[in-house]
Parts: sequence; structure tokens; C-alpha cells
Amino acid sequence: MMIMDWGLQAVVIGSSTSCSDHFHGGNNNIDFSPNLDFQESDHKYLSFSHEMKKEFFSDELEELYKPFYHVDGGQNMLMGSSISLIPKEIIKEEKREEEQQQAVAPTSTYVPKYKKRKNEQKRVVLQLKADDLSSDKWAWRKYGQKPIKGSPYPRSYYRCSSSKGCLARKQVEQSCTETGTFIVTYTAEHNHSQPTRRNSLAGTIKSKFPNSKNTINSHKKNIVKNEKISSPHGLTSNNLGFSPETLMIDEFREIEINQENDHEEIKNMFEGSDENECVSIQEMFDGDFFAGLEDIHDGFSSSFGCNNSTFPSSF
DNA sequence: CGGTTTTGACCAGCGC
DNA sequence: GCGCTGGTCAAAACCG
Repeated sequence: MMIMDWGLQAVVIGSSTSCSDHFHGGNNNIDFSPNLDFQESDHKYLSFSHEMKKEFFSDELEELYKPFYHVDGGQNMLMGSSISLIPKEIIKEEKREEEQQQAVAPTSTYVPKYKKRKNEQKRVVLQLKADDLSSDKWAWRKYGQKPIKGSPYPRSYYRCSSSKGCLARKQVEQSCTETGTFIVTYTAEHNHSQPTRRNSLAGTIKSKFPNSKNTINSHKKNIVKNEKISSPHGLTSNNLGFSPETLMIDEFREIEINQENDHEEIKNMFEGSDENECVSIQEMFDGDFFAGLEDIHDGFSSSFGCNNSTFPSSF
């Protein structure tokens, strides 16, 4: 059986997805609430107790994690390779702000054109390997892409295309600290059930085959655009000395190679850990979980092997 | 025809 | 007040 790359890279991230804070020093400042009782095992990985597991995997978050759930025999199992957990304080703070807003909110149905950045909606931030992006069963439509200051990679914006009124949003950004890792941020919740099948594939193929005329033209456009973008450390996919296309192909090769190493990494991660502090792989997922991953990987290999200059067009 | 991606422009929040 | 930045819009082009 093939072991998928699903290291439990739990990251505690606030509303910002700036890569500079994710792993280097940012975690050191996190004030974990005492009753959560989970400890930072190193900069990347967090072990957590059974108590914490109960608290975090509440119904509310479960909804947001749905894209990475696999339902088998009535049992929900996380499909994502990585789980990011928002500190309880942030959730409390956001709830408090929501309550305050509701208390003074007018009864009119006015909906601002742009949502306020300060009182943003709840977010769930996941750090996923490229493989796991394909396990998202929701249908997403890309509506924007922006270069992000401090990151060599742009951020892609997706909205749910299954339902017109669905406010669910998704942001995908390649991690600048870990090659082949994507930071996925989910905002708002789906107001409908998960589609049994994705929407039409029309318009989605052009970006999946780098050799197509379209994609090459797209790359040219991106190269031109990237030339106008400067990050503090001067890194763009263009001035690295190779085209975005080449960059991504090499990255995906690396992902495949890394898959072989990750099983050992996960093993080492859990070995020697205190049972009370860590949830073992077996505790979180039973054997059927791996069976489900095989299908996902097959699908990924055939449909996600190619890419556009930055991210896959859809997941 | 109905869906998608791409991409420049626009807008609002934030920090100084 | 101003500039920077991130998030969204919308037109054009594309695809099955």
C-alpha cells in the first residue's frame, strides 16, 4: 500500500498568512490556553491531547474541515495531511466581536460590497501538501490572484461554485518555507450540502497542460507581470532564473520524492511521544483511511500532474 | 451555451 | 491624508 504524504504538520496561525510568522518565532509567542493542554513539540509540529482534540474538532470546525473529510460507514475521517489549529483565544475574540456586531447591527439587509478586514470571518488555515489539495470535494471557482508581499508566490482566491449564494471562500498560497506545501485558508461556510460531483470541467483544462498554447501564453503574461512585482528579498518565480513552468514541474517532482521520506518522518514524530500528549495515527484514523487515500492519489496523478504558472486551476 | 481562468482595475482597511 | 496592501470585481478569452 502506498503511504501518502500526510505529515501532521499542525500549525497555529492567526488571521495573517504571512509566511514569516508561520514557523520562525511566531509560534513562540503563542499563549496557549491552559485547558487546551497541548504542547509545541518543535517549530513545525504540535502534539495535542485528547482534551484538545475534543475541543477543537467541534461541530463548528467540523463543518469547515468537511472538504478534507472522508465519510466511510458513517465515520468521519480527516482527509487532509495537515491540520492547522487556530488558538482558542482568537476564536473567542472573534466570537466576542461577532456578538458585539450583532448587538449593534441594524435590522436592514444591507450587505457591504467589501467585507471589513478587521472583523474578518472565522478562518481555518490548513497547511497541505499538493496531493491533499485534490482531496477537496467542493467545487471552487478562481476569481482572483494576487502577489503577496514577502512571498515569492502569489495567492489565489477561490469561491464556491456549487451554489450561487454560497459565501465559502478559499485562498491557496504556496508556502515559502516548505517547497510543495500549500497554505489553504477557508473563510465562511458552505450554505449547502457537498456536491456529489463537481461542476462542468469547461474552462478548466487549459491550465492543466503546460504544453498547450494557452498555458504558454499565460506563462508569458505572468512573467511580464512578475517583473513588476518585487518582494523584500527580491525573489520572484521569474528572477530565480527559470520560468514559472519549470519551477512548478521541478516542485512536483520533489513532492513525489518526498513522499517516500514522509512515512519515516511521521513515524519518528510519534515515536517516543507521551501517549497523553499525542494522538497517534491509529487513534485519529483507522486503517480504512489509507484505502481512501489510494483513490485520491490515483485521481491526483491523472488530473493534477500538470499545472499553470502558480497553482492548479481548480482542486 | 454554460462553465471556467486570467488579469487589470477598483475599493477599503491599515499603518505611518 | 497618503501610500501600501489584500480582497474582489468584471470583461475577455477560453474550453467541452
